[in-house]
Amino acid sequence: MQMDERKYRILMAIIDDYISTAMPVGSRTLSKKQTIGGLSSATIRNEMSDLEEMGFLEQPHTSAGRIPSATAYRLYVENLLSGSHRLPSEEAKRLRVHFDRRARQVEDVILNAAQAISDVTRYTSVVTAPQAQRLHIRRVQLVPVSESAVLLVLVTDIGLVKDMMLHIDGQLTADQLHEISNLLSEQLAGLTPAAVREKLKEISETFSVHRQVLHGVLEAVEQTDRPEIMVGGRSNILHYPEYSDTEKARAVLAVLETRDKLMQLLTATPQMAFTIRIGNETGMPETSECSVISMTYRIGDESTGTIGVIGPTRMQYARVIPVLDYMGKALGELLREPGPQP
Amino acid sequence: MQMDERKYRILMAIIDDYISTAMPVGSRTLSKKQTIGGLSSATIRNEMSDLEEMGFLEQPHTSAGRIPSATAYRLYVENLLSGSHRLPSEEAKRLRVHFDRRARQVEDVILNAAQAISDVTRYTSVVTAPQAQRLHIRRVQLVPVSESAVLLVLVTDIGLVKDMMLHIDGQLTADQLHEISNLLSEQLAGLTPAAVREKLKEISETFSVHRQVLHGVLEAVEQTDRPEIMVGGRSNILHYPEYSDTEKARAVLAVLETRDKLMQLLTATPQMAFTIRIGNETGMPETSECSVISMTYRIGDESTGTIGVIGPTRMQYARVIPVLDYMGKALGELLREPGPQP
DNA sequence: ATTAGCACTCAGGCATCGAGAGTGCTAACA
DNA sequence: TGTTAGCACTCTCGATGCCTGAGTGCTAAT
Repeated sequence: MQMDERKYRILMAIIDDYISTAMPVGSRTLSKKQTIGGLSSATIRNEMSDLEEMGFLEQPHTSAGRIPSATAYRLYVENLLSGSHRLPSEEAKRLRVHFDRRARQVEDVILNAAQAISDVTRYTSVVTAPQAQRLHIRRVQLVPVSESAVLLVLVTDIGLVKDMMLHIDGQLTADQLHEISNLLSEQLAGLTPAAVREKLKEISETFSVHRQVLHGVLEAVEQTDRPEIMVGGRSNILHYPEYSDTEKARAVLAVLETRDKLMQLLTATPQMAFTIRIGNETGMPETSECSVISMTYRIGDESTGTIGVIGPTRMQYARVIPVLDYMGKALGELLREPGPQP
Repeated sequence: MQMDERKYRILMAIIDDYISTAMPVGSRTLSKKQTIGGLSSATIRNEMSDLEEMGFLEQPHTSAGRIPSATAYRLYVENLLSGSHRLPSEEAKRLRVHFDRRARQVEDVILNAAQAISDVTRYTSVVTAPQAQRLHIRRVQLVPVSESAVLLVLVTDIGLVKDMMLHIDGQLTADQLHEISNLLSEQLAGLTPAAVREKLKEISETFSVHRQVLHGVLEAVEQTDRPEIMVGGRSNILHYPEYSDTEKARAVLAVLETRDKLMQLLTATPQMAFTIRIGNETGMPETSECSVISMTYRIGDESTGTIGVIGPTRMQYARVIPVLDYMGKALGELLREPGPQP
């Protein structure tokens, strides 16, 4: 059997219909649509039957309409991806409303982005904070807090901030801490995590810096590998009839609460614009009836983060992709300059 | 009609039964329990009928059993609160497992706490970061980041850290920033938010500090009023049959996504150990079938946060209260000393 | 005051039935 | 040879009715 132009058109029409109604699509319904162009229901039935044999359609039971298979969605999105991802300016406006110009912390920006995406798409969205591909420390600062406590602040090139409270033996004055800060900043500027480890060893031999401080720096550096993740619109998942079974919904929500699983869902192939996982491709039983669209956003050449949307397999791929595309670019720009724009 | 000892015992037995089964309780079921002590079902029926008249019981329909009314729960919890809140040591152990000794940021501690509570209780839990009753700034630090960007770090007495990226006109060296940091820290130490505002005005006249920095400090101070909120176990809500209607579940989950509503639910009367809101007492239509137990935890005398649990009205109050009690104390201690314990 | 007994009510499970939507197949048609 | 009309068949879904079990309220007896 061969896929011809007409079969393809019919398949796409079925997918479109099913995405918006969540109801099996019948031949008569389809024949009435003008997109197909005056084919009788009988003809369509024949074509559908072929498409089913080819693995693109499924029948929940005899005498129901057909629903698209995962393979069909695959074909569908493959086609979408080859097109343009222009976001209608109206939607763009709606997205922009969510940006808080005054956001002064990366986390705020990330959270806003997640909420914006989920508000506009009505799906659940996930956004990770940017992660440097190669770490560049811009500044290490020790802040005096109390007799025995010191706050360690680490700022990276992309403006990512990690702070960590440290306990140290013996009191240090603000000025001493400042000096150490300058020393560490100078020594560690622009190093990779592995290099930092080496350098710290070296420093501990050459200079007298508190052991706890060096430990702290190392830990903070390592934490840069675990970027913050924000989830928006968790409740959206419950909008869709495929999750009217609470147990299914619970399982999906539970995934969203587990950092590791969430990361697993999100991992995007960085060289590709979009990674789309449909149904079982998500690799987790809990999400076998979900699709995940994720994409890598870039800040300069040095660091990347991920944004994604999770929803039922019959997701409105065509709407979500431009939203992510737009948002990814917006995030890249917004985060390029650390801090708020004037 | 008067509430006598027997009526009360029967009412409590009904509540206990309903809490664990979520099914209307009938007279025969009840008469078989030994807690009631060999009363015939007929007698119990009479008593139940009285209790219904008094407003403590409700009948979903004739010939169903009775379910407790909000008033009944009120009575029930009032009684609970007067007792002791000892947590069985076994549960305490389960809670403790969740504490990460290495947590070095207030937010981590808070998040762990929320997850611990929801894991142990199987309800959704909410924990706010501590909020100073009177703000005490311990240190203001400006960290050089780039030519035009400076990171402002604010540390309060209780080790709460706020950081904020600022853009400033004109470059400042690390040393200059350090000096300004010292100046600001000295001037602002131990002031209330109102006083900070005054003082900043004064400083801007006396010393030459960048306008943007002063603005930033003010904003950071004001943000201390909006403590971080962490939610744990959102998916737990879907365990309970009262939310097998997805729309109801969605509404509750949506509340958990709205900071303001969440705050409204949580506001606890600080002088009381526990605040319990049952059904409509939550003051929101979305949560009219929920109960919220919240409690204020204290860190020293100066600052307080809130921990709470949200679940169906037939919540296992007797189990949740000791958990919160324990957790509140644990948090108070854990957060007393800024930073990790040695 | 308590209880046994009885009539009554109602939700929920189960089978039945008809309507509606949809299919597959065949035969006629262009 | 591809398309279509027609028809028999299948299956779901909602409505209907029946039955059972759980539960109640009331009354009369203890």
